[in-house]
Amino acid sequence: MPELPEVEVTRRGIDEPLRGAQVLALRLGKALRWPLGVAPEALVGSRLLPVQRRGKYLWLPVVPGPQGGCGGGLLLHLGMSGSLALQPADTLPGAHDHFDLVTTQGTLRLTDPRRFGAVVWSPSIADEPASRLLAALGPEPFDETLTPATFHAALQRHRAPVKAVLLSGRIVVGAGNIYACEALHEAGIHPATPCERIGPQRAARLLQALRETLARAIALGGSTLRDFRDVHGMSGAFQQHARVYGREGQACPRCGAAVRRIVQGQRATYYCAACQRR
DNA sequence: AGTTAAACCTGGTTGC
DNA sequence: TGCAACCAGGTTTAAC
Repeated sequence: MPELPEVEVTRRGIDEPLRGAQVLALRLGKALRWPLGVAPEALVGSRLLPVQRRGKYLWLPVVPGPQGGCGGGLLLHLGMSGSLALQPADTLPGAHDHFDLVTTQGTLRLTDPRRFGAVVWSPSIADEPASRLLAALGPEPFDETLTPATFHAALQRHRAPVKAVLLSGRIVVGAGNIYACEALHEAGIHPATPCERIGPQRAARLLQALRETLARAIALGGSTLRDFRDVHGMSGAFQQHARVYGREGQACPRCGAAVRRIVQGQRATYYCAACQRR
């Protein structure tokens, strides 16, 4: 599921309600991608600080509270099928609920059928294991120090297909399969174009297209193909506005040609062969 | 070093 | 109806 917009929608949904809450308990269900890395009891009494996002990760920092607990944070990833919800009451976990953070202001619950998601304790975002997981991430798409010029320079260092490099997050984080396809369509760039062959003009266009696509998706509450829900259980609406993703055979909204589906790096790519140029 | 395939896991959909 | 094959918002790991 969750690409940057879905993760950001989630962050915005949990930040306010949980701010200043004290941890009452941690509950673990079936194993996620990695072990938690801390004894759940160690966090009891800790207070939550504002929730941050880095790429598709959420960082929930905590500090020791009056009744104890420790300082550090939880690094969360929603994987392919994860979503977070705030449980008002103490409801029982379902079959796909694998992590509960019980607090004085409600229970934060991770639901993740496929269990590609992760919840990992780290003493800080700059220490292991968080630092290792975040080490290879490129800049945030809305970071002002990411300019058309630096973006173009980064593209020049790769010859792999631009779609694959966008997905890798090494040049800019946040785009997954949906938004990589959509941004490339918006920019008029063929997904198989080698990065090194993208000139400064088109690089600038791609960066702008990516930013606009992600911003629009956030405003629409993200995309829900199947699993994604915001913290109130609501679906996203972006998928209804997608121009190429999941629309094989349909008319390209810009030029009317049929949208094509190919496979790149084991992932489906949707694009318009008429108005996206190599 | 950069690029690509395999692996992780579950469930819904498609096709025979 | 049943069952196998295929598909899905991601990322790490190992292998060219």
